[in-house]
Amino acid sequence: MAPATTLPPAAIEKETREAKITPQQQLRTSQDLFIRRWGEMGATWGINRTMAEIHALLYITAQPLCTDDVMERLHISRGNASMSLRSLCDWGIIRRLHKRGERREFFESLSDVWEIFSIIATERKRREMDPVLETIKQCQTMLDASSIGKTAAAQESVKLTRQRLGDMEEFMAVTNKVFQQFVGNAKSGLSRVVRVLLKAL
Amino acid sequence: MAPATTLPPAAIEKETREAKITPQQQLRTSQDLFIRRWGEMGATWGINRTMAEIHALLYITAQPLCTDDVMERLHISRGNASMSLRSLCDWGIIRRLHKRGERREFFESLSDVWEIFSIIATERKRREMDPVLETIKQCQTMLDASSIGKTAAAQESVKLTRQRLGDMEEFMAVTNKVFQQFVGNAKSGLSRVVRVLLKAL
DNA sequence: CTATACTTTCAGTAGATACTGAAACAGGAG
DNA sequence: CTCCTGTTTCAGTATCTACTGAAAGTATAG
Repeated sequence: MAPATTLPPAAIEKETREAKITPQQQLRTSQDLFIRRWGEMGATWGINRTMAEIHALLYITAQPLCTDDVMERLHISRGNASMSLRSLCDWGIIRRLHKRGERREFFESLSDVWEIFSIIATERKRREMDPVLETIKQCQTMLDASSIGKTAAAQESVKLTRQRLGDMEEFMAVTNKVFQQFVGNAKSGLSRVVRVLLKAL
Repeated sequence: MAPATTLPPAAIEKETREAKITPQQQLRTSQDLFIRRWGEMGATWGINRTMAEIHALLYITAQPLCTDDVMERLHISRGNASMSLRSLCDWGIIRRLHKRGERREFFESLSDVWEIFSIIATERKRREMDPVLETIKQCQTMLDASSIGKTAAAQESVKLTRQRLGDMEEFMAVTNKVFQQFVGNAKSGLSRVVRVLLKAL
């Protein structure tokens, strides 16, 4: 068990400098550091820590690993590894891989960061932004003069709420549009949007 | 207590159509629907549901409310309301407000959606992206030839990891830059970036 | 000063989420 | 068929997060 997974970054660096460690260990320490931070970030973004760590591991090693490799490296149970790997495959940011003459299944991360980001962002938009936009429209319908009555529609409180709903709708619509462009053509390398931006600004 | 807060959207709509309800109730139902969805979205984005709901309430009513208003409307305890309101003030997306001749404190949401978004995004970037970028640089340092040795640095596994670190760093650096432009001048209305994009695409 | 009106804090608890480990399952080899 | 290797499922449990409610704190009025 690598102490790296429990020590703060500063301590790891210190250890690396002072102790006599093999290059192999140093590579591993570097990878562990990345994995841990990535996991922490995932946790605050609604992706669970372990899943984020598994993905980080597959990404950073850039080599196909089997379930046991993952279990051992991250100190998690078989059940957890199995479920999380499946879930990552469902998202589409890692892939199953059969090796010739091997019965075990291996897993590898997509290599293109832009593609990974694009997949995650698209899925989140679909699951979280779209329903909100739909709800806003529903709210607006409920406050239409035809629904709530002419007199009521003229009330200050109703007008204020309608204004806010409208502002939010506009914001989300524009965001969606930008976003669509941002990820729509993000396969392999910088997207068109980013290129436009970097030139224009 | 409004049943609206526990029924699914479809049921609310149905109820609205069929029952005889006052415009005041209908306004409230519409607001509750928005508040609930907003809370759900917040939950999957690492902001807790209640905080998101409080903000949604202040935003959608577009009127200053006091602690008791919030407690009553969202059915939460005084303690919870107090802590969450403070936290929202700390974020800067709602403001304390003293009314003449009132001892109670009132709260109101910022009205500009772009500004709200900009504040949230900037804070999250600072707390979550920046540390990752720093970690990546630290990881790279550990794999420099000067640190790990010339022979080791030439190893395939080390080269692969360095490549991945580099790709990720580039991605995050570009994202940061775009982001900076996106929120840097987002005060009041569409930012320059969005205007550039909408024109260019 | 005390009384009143309101706010904040925090220990304890409820509820949600993630994880384990063992049992069931799948399928290829003999 | 059975044995073996590897995978998935899921009930039970550990862990973490959010929430309550009551007590302590703060400030203004009288």
